[in-house]
Amino acid sequence: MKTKDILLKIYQSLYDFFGPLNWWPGDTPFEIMVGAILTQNTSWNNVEKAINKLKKEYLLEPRNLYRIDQEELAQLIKPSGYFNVKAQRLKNFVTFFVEEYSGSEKKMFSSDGEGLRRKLLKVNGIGPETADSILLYAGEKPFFVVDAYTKRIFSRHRLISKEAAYHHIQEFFYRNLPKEVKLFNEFHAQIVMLGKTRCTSKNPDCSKCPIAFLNSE
DNA sequence: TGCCAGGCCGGGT
DNA sequence: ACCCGGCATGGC
Repeated sequence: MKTKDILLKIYQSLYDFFGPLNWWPGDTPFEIMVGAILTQNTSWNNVEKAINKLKKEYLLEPRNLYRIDQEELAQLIKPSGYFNVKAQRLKNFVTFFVEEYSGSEKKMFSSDGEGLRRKLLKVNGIGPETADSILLYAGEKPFFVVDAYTKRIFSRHRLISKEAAYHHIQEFFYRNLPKEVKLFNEFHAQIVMLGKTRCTSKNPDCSKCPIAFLNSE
């Protein structure tokens, strides 16, 4: 079986098992971008608490987040962990967003994706995964998001090497999948769902795993 | 009760 | 170009 067919089969199996996930959880592109920063190495459950606090204070509006004092912001996002670091990172991002694009998603995402990606990576606190999450889920641009689950699951099944860098893993998906926003969106969401719910110490029963067919190849 | 979660940076080799 | 320590809360 060819790698491309295996990947599509994995995707299809996950989709059949979990159903459509319709990511990213968030009402607006700006909320998605804030969430992408807050969820760095942190469970979504904790991030939601922080997001809800921000929402209550009307801080999911770029201008308001731009204005608020960083110390005050840090206190509000405490539940998401690394609150001092993340307050700084949110400030870095919102400053970029307001000063370069007047806080307009339309302006930001109207430019070409590759150029925008390079600019995002220059913002201190935005790395490859956060940048790609912003591009894909807030901007609907065809960038594949690689996370810890992706690396773990695909290296365990020997589709990529265990020590492959972010860029290499991403290239693996670009090489073997059509560059479609819908597919990239749903595929990554499905991978996260699989990683969260299957093949963990809490749920070691791999016989019911939707991609168990990989074990016999 | 410790371990881990949808990373990233800065300093050191 | 990699490698590592630091950052911090909440859930199990």
